[in-house]
Amino acid sequence: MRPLLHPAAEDITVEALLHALADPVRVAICTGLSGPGCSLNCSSFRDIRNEPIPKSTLSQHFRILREAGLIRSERRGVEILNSSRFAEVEARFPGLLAAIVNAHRIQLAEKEASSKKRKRAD
Amino acid sequence: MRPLLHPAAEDITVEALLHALADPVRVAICTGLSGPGCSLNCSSFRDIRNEPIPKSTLSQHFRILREAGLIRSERRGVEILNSSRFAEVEARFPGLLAAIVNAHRIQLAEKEASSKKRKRAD
DNA sequence: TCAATAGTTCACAAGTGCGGAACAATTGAA
DNA sequence: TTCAATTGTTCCGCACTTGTGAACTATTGA
Repeated sequence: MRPLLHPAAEDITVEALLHALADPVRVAICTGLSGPGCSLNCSSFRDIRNEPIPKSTLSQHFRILREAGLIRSERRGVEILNSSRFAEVEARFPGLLAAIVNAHRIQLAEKEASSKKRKRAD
Repeated sequence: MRPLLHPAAEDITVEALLHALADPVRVAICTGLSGPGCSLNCSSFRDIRNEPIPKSTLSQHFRILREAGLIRSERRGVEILNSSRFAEVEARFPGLLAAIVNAHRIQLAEKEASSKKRKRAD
């Protein structure tokens, strides 16, 4: 089993960040890790969607976030604790994460509003 | 030949935007179209990289930008004029485009600075 | 009608992503 | 020590995407 790879802060690229954050599951993981000092294991996010996410898929999502430089993953006994590297990313690319997370938040709010409206119409 | 598809402003998704902007060529196209009232045909961007981009590839890039809602493409005689829809995107997702374009700008500046440093070392 | 020009579409090879099955690492209990 | 339980990773097959040359379409002007 190869060791967990983390890019240095200066090797983080915009392409990798955007690719990582173009997926709603991964954005949800990031917002879940955005609390101060927040550290969660992978399987905490198994039910972040309506359907449970297979653990191999979840593992890939975490790898992509990790190698993009968005999270740091450390073994703690039998599990792996994940924490955000948002401060480092913010230092390099100011405003980027906030804008993306905010955009996803807006989209989610609109989706919920429209589904509520649909319900009223029924 | 199917007509050029443009999503309505309210159907623009963050996923499609980030996916579109995760590619350096497409970001370069967007910055090239960012001038006020700017309207350019596709082949203007053939040499935006060091190597010329094949026109079929360029066509795909424009399709992805178009269907993400980032640009509007209209036939004008034999060519297709592309203009930005940044204002619409900005209205829906404030600060998103600016942050992304700015991040790419920062990364480019760093890359140029480090190549200059490498040159000095030779 | 024909040639020139600008893009699109098609087809194929190479790459990427999802998800089930098997594997690996760690812990705690017998 | 050994074994089972738990947590993730890796492997692999399949579907989907991407880049590119070749063929095609649309438009204009001669």
